Amino acid sequence: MMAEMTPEDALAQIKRGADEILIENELKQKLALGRPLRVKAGFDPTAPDLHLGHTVLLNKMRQLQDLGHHALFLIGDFTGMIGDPTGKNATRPPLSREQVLANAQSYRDQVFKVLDPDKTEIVFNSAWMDKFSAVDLIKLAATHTVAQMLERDDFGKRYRSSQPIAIHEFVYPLVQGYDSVALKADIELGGTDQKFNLLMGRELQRHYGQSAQCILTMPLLEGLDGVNKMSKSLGNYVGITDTPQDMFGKLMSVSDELMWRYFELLSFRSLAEIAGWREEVKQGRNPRDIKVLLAQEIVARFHSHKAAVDALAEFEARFRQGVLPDDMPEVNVSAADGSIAVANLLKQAGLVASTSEALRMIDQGGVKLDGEKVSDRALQLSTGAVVVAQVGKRKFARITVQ
RNA sequence: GGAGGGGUUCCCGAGCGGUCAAAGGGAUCAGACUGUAAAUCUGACGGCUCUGCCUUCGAAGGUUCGAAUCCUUCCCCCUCCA
Repeated sequence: MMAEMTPEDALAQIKRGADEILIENELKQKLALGRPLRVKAGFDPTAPDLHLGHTVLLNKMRQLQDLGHHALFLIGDFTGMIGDPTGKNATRPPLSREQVLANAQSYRDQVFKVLDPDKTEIVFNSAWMDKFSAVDLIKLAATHTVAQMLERDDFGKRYRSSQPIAIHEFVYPLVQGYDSVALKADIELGGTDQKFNLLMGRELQRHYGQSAQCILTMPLLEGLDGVNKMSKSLGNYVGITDTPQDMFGKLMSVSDELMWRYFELLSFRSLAEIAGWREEVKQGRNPRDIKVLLAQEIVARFHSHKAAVDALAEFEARFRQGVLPDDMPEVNVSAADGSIAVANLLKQAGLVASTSEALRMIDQGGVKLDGEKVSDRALQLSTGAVVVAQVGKRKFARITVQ
């Protein structure tokens, strides 16, 4: 489909969102070769639970596929045994063969929401590393010096501040680099934090008589807070398996400023189109309307077009008109002797974490029963009552008192 | 192996015998407003049978009318020297 595209045009597209391309001229030459380039990206063998941050890289891979190139999705099952030193905590229990395969399947399920399965080859670095002999490994290690390793920021810092660096940690970048040799990669993608390892691939390829891969680093996506990197542990993420409603809502909660960043890195819309909206907003158009487009695009990608339409409709009904959601959890709550206090009701229904919290919410005017704001902390409900309870704007339940 | 510093509520971080459920900031949540679960402002932010009671300041003991604050032992982390 992109057959007519010149290397210059392709390069321009590839540059979108990229943090750095090394070396641009070399990449242009490779693009001019007229054959599908081998695009490598490495992933942990641990159980994947992907969020939008991970998809930034996958999007770039997809884009390269659309430009006619071949994706090598490398699962680092051998390197996984070493433990990625980037994460500081060196030791990690080795995964069993079955686990690795199960995780690989899970990757497939998630990753093909973005990547084109027909142009993706999933490879494991154990395929060649298991055959590596001690001699091979020492030869590989001999290609670099300790001083060169210490150039890596992370190692350098630890060395200077007298933090431990286990010797095997030096092996990690070497093996990752060697993977590029084994795969004859033309391009390797990675996060900006991977630059050193990516460069290692270039050097090793040259060492082994291959032409050096180009490297393309993608920025780490900011999380919903707009400050920290998107990560599961910080809770500022949008998981690609989140429900359409959640996904939509979370994206709508992104600040107007951050929205543009998300457009650049997550949307497949053209830069020109996005720039146009930016201009419109500057002219006074409501940024909310543009944010909706982003949220819908993402929901449609990971769920369906219909889910995206529904999510918007529900969002508007709920937050603009205050309509109750269609599907809310049905909960039964048991009253000890004929009646139960609201606070306990809400706690049992799981709408609040504690009765103290429930009472606080009541004091703050955040609790409604059947649409009526509750102001009496001591309110009792008797057995048989059925109420729709709401705490804040987002928590609902239809509760039956038994 | 030796010397020193430290572990506080979700996180960071004050407090160093009573007025401490513990300053301040962040995160979070609620309310107002709105254009949205943006921004801004206000408030809340251990638990409970809630004008009171109970449990928390690495763990266990002890001193005291009273301890996060003092003592003892233990566990863990860090820095410097070797």
